[in-house]
Amino acid sequence: MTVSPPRPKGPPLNALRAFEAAARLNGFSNAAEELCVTPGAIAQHIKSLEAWAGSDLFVRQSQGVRLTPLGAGVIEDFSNAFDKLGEAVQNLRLRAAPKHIRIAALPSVAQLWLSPRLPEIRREIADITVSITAMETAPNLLREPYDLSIFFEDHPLLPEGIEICRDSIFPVCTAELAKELNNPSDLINFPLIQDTSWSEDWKYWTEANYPDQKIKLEGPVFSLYSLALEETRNSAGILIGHEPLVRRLLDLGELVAPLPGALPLKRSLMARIAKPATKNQALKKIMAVLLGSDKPKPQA
Amino acid sequence: MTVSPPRPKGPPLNALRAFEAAARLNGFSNAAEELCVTPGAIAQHIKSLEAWAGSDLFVRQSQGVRLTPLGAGVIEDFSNAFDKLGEAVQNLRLRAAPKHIRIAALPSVAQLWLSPRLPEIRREIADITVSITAMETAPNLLREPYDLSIFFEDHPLLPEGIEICRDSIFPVCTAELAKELNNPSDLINFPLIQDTSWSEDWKYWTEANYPDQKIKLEGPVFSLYSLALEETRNSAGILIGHEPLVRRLLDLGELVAPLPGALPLKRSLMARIAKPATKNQALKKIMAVLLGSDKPKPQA
DNA sequence: TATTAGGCCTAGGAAAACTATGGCATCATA
DNA sequence: TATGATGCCATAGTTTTCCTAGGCCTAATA
Repeated sequence: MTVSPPRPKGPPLNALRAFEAAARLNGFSNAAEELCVTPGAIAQHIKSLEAWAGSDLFVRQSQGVRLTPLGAGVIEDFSNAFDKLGEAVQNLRLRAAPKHIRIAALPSVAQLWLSPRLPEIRREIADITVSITAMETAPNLLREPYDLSIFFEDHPLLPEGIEICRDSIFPVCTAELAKELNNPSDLINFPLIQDTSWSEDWKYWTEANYPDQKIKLEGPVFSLYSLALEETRNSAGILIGHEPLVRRLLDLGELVAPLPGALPLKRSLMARIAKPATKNQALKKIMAVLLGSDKPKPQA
Repeated sequence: MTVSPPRPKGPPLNALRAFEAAARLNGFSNAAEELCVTPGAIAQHIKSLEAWAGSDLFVRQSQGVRLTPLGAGVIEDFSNAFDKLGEAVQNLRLRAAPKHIRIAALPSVAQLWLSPRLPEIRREIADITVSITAMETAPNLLREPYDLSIFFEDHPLLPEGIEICRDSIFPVCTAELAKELNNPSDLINFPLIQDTSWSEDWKYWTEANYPDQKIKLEGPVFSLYSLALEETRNSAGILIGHEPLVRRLLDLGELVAPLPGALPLKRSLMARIAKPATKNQALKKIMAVLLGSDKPKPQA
């Protein structure tokens, strides 16, 4: 029954954002990563918010946290509110610089698929700036400042996003090596190059095409697909190639596909457009170029 | 056409809030007041946001600011987003402490109308805490941490909020002074007490009831109605009384209304409930007490 | 029994936010 | 034409907030 003089303040906005991220991503560490801070910072924000509210939002367990009923009861509102806010920010950014389009893509996609298409974009669309940011995981387009994301995505039950092209895998190497590679059993004689993030590729491909064939699934491993590709061009071995990423070198004749049997994966190169960007003229043109440019030449 | 390494960050949340407030309230100074900071702080926030976006949001004029087309184009999104966020915070606060109800009211209302009703609330509703914050202007219940606001509001075209009772004005004084006050012309012999924020009251009342009567519209002025009322009880003069605020002293017999002619104003004491609080049990009971307590004894 | 993953705490330092002050331009008033 | 009031800007200095670092704890895993 107090009659307090100063207008009481709400909680700090940053604490709310930390709470929302921690709840959505299921842990302080994940939230910390998204917000580019240390987990300790998240813990402090959330503690201050809990102090403000007067009760706990998370149950701390030895490994990970769990929302309390109170936390679970309010998180949806916060997520929606921050989505709206993120959308408003996206809208502001895009309206302020409608000729500046920001694209987020997997490093390999940025370098091997997107980069070769930039000259055409520049040619087609005058007076435009395109920024490309390479990252391992797709950004949340409701929150992060990108207009377009291009990533490989496993096929969901219900299609969403814009499919650019289906992913499929098959071995590739230089013409030089291909001469000594006449049937699958010859693979045993070469280093089999692979990418860390797609370490099952060789297994999938051999199982699908030559289930009886035993193949040593060892060889150089690269964390950057473009490095793996470069090594392959240096005849360092046979790479398990992803069609959208190797097509250009095949077309140029710098690499060949020595063995038949391309394996289509339940995964595609997908584009997603931030909602406020859907009406942007520059982006529409970019999409037209990117989608038009993709006339797959089936391999195998 | 850059390929930048670190994930670019969005703008600081506090800058967004400053922008939203400045746009909504039409000026940096007003925003500063709402956010309890100096205008300079707002100016800096907005400048940083403009720097982030790369273009101006406000046109600075010698007296006041005006939104640029860009600013005008995005402000609605921001306002909606912050409304949502405010609602989420309200919801959190209320769920965290469902037995703690916060009421905002005009100082005079808090002291003269609300305060006498608190004992009944305490009696009716066990286990509850009521905080009352007195303020001159009604809080934005979507943003500020109150569950209920009680203020005088002029009648709008379309009714909104919950009407507690109509405001009407008429002179009041002690029985002692009333003896010497038998007709309106006697008013000239007494100091006419008034409140700063309702400085037209005496004029309205005399014009409505005794248009031919000339009255000296001068006398002690108080910025707190409860002070004016206290002085009236000390027989310092005649107060132009607001029915909801003086009724109790009339009922107690400590003051009387010496002259006929209560003037109903196009204004009522109105309650407003924050949206997340509408479902709160404690608040429902409080509203029942407050509305039930008001059985006006018409004066004349 | 190590190891790891995830979170907590505290101290100290970095960054952000805010205040204070002086200045300028416009408008209304005297 | 002074004069004051309003409203914003710029800068410097201060306060507050935020963040990191590093040590500690617990439970699950190998």
